Amino acid sequence: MLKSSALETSLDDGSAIKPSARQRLMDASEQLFAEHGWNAVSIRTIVAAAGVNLAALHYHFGSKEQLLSEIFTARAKPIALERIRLLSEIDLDDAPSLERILEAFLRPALTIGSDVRFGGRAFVKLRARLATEPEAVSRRILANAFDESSGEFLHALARALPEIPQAELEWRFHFMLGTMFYTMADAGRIQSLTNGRCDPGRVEDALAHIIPFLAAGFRSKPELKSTIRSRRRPK
Amino acid sequence: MLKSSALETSLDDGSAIKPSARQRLMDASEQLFAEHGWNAVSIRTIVAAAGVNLAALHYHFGSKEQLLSEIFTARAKPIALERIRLLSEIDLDDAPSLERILEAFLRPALTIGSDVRFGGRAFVKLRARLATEPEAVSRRILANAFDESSGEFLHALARALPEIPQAELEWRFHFMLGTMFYTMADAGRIQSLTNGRCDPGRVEDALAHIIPFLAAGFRSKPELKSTIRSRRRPK
DNA sequence: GTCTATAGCTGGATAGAC
DNA sequence: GTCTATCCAGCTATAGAC
Repeated sequence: MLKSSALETSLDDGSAIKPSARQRLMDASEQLFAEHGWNAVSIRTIVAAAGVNLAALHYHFGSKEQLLSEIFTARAKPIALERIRLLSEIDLDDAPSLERILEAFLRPALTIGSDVRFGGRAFVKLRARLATEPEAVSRRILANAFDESSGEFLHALARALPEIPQAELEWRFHFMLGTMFYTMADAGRIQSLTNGRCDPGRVEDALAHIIPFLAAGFRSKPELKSTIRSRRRPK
Repeated sequence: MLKSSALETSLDDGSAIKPSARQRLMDASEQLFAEHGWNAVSIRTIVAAAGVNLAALHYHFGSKEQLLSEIFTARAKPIALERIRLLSEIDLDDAPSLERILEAFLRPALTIGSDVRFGGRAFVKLRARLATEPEAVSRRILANAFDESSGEFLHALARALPEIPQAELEWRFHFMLGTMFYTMADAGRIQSLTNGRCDPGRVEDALAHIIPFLAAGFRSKPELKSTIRSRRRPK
């Protein structure tokens, strides 16, 4: 039986390496989880895609859940670090730029791994999937990875927008997460509605549109919301 | 063995009815799918929650997938109809109100079923889950149910915002979907970041915040995006 | 129409040879 | 560390009594 060599990858210097079984498993499962979701992918599918044996997965990772967890922590840390790095370049005390803060938050999340040959984009999708799952496991993993940097950004936004009440800012942060995750998920909805004209998969395009949109939302004065008439009595 | 009567529901007139097995199955599965996702819930769990037999599910629905499909079509149509109804109340030719259009789109999606005793909120979550799944089946179901009304709203937005280019409008519509779905998913992320102060589950609160936020984003002049500097060369 | 029983698979995980 | 062979729990779906 021929072993799969489809997962070999070539580096910038032109040399070709055969990734370790462990690495091939992480790459293949990241891809598959992103595409089909956590529960929909069996480890048998994963080992077939990685060209390794069933037992190898358990040897290297112990369990399917542990595999997901290791993928996630490996990818999440660079994102959080890059966010903090970009944020630190912005002087918050002196005319902080809302747009720059938003870009520091969004760009690492959207672009991470886009310059590696295999599996890069997959993690972006995978993370978006996990973010909308109310399941406890995925939620805990996410919280551990991103709570700290998110807290710092909420703080930075408060400095950049001193006139916006904290509660309002938290709602808007939530809305930002929604637009970010939905863009990352690349669920294909807007492509089908616009015959492909609008494509969230084009990252630079997405960033160029999302930042002004969110900035305007963040800056809007809360008083304006009195124009909304409640059509049903709140319960 | 005692049959479960926990799913009985009482109507406004005070009478108590025992829903049919078919209805109990739909209610229970809607709830469970929303909470744990499509693949994570077995039909054994569903029938146990509904207090019926395993075979009853297949008798009434034929298959698990058909059950999901029936739940979805039953709930989606009222949402689309209510959207269109609210939209028709707005005179688009004469000073169309952006906020009213947004409310007509968002309110039915967020509140549908909130006035029934059981299972109402569940569908909101379920729909948000399906919306972020790239899986073909869920995508097709969603497209069939909502493509038409979404198209009408894109058109209405174009009328209300004649100075915004169509391509820009499509991006912003995509961003609106993201904030809407993430609010509907109620993934708990913002609650944990803010110690529960911000809660997307409070629908009227959510609407009061989301509409001004989105309206500001929709109205912002596209020229402003030149303030964003691309930090990496587009590929 | 409602139930019990079970067929027929596929899932994650492991034992033990090499 | 890598493989084959296998365990067995859990799944969807159906057959057939009542």
